[in-house]
Amino acid sequence: MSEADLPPKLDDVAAKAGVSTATVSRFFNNPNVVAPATAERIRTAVEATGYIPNLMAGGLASAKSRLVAVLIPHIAESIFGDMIERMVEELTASGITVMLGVTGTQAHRTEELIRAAMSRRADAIISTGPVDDKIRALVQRSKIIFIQVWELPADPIDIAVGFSHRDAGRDIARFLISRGYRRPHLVTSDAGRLKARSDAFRTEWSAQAGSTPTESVVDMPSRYGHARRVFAEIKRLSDPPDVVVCGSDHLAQGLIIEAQASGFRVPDQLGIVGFGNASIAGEMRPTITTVDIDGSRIAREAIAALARPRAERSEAERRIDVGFRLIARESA
Amino acid sequence: MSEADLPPKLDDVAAKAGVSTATVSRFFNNPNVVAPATAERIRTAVEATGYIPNLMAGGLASAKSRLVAVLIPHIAESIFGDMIERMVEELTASGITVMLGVTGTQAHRTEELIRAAMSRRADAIISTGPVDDKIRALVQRSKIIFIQVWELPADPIDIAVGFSHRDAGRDIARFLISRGYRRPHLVTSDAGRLKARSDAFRTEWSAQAGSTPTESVVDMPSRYGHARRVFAEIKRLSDPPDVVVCGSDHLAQGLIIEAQASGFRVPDQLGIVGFGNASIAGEMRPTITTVDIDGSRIAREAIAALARPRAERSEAERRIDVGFRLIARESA
DNA sequence: CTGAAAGCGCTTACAG
DNA sequence: CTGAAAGCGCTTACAG
Repeated sequence: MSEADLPPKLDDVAAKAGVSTATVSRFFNNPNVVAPATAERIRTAVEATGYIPNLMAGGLASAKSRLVAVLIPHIAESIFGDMIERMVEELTASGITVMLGVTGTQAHRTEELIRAAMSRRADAIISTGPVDDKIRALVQRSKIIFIQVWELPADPIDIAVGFSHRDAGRDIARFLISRGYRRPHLVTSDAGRLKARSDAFRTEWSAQAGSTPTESVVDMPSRYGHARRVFAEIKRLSDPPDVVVCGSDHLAQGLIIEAQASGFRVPDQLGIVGFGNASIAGEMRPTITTVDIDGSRIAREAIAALARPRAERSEAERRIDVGFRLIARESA
Repeated sequence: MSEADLPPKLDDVAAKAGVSTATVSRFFNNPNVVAPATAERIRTAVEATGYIPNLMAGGLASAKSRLVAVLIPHIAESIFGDMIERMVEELTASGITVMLGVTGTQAHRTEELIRAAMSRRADAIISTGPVDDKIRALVQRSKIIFIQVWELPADPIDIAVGFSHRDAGRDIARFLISRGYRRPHLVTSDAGRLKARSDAFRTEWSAQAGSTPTESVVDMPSRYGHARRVFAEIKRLSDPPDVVVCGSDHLAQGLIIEAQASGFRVPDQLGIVGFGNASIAGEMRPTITTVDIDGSRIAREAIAALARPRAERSEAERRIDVGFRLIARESA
């Protein structure tokens, strides 16, 4: 320690093991080509020196960063919580470092984060946010792999791993009709995926039931905090709904709590549907009827996509549909 | 694009602007030393080439990574959710890249993540997890800044930004006594911060009220999922409690829901106390009495600590107490 | 305020 | 299976 305060480098390990730096480098990056006896000497030298590779240097030399950026709108109360957790675990287990970016709802922050990822020469960006033309151009000019998750646009920038929000909205409508509901209230949004689901729900509902759902508009589907306002709006309706379709399980939970606090019985007097199958959905009283998205599968598919060079990618590999599954529980 | 598929580098910008690479480098890292006219030419060249700096090269040359690792046990339903969100936002706004590590409850994963952060030559590690001697040795051997947040150990490895869990536990006990509660039930843990709070609560309670709280033990304080089991345990008690002290607001919420589902009125028949002042605490029905920890402040203090070189750090700057604040709401 | 040049700590053809 | 050497794309004293 006292002889050299500087952290040990590859040279130090090589010297101690009596080999060249090239061999030590191979020991770390391509171990099966180094002779067992040599490997053993290197291992000992690494141990003795406390060597920790410098991945900035390694990445620069090899033009591979082993870094993946994950971009999400929020951390707390996020509908993506479970998926992100899986993703980070799977990436980390594969020896990949995760760069986390919180985009909020502003597009310019997304762009800044994408630039930051590019500055680090990230191998890929996994993003849950919407993309505009500026982002599309920025990404396509580079060689970074851009993976859009949780949605399935007609023309992904690069790769998309998700499901059809239109189909999900339609299926929720069919399910509620089959359960005998008559007057749905939709908690929807001005744009994005929630809007896509709501639009499809409305279309299907009109076609099947011949009526139009009432609506509340929120900016963020997942925020529990919208529950009070939305419930107040519902109570003011002249023709009150018999079921509320929410954009997330957290909001569904909030509405159940509000409804119960006002003396309503769920689902007897008011049905409530969530989205995402967060862990709370199965634990709430009543348990929440929702749509399950396989976050683990999305994470695994996204990681698998990283391994495929852009050139070798088939059209089917650019749009990976993981589907969804309606889970009928107690709340509707 | 067709002439050179490779991404532009500093040389390309320098050539186009008619200056040396050194000057372009200064333009990015120390802009006030370059002449306005020169800066303008460089700006134009950067624009024209679409240059994005390579931070692996920059970091290697400058021995500064501008990378900070943030280590947390979980993402979903985390008691640290709000603090982490603040932290990531503040770090990103300072131009620092955040490397996210999910440690779970296993010590070996924490160690692996610390090694990964060191491999990237992270400037600092901000961690919420417990540290053992192995981790302490690993960190102290390096020059990385290690910031323990959300706790205030007597001898921090490097820097701690947090509060006294003992004081918090004691104050909760005093508060409940002042409210007239007689039979508290403690949801505690085998180790860590929750145990520290529980121990202090028990000590204070015994001293003031002369009795001993009943207890349930959980592994993760924050999991909503523990609520059913804990509530079942409470119902089996021969001498049922009049208040339950939880390790998190999520668990408190879960218990309120369970209690209400069993027909108990909260707080009339059973008081419930949370911890952390998550956003749900103020939105739940009834609103949750809890302890507020200023996550933004922890984030800011941690970031400020990054700026202070180790040598210049006073003893007071090594243990930064952000305190806590008991918030009396409806649930107890 | 600016440039020439050395150096950061690795990886990887190439040759043996 | 291993080594010598060039190169990855930047930064930073040093000199002017």
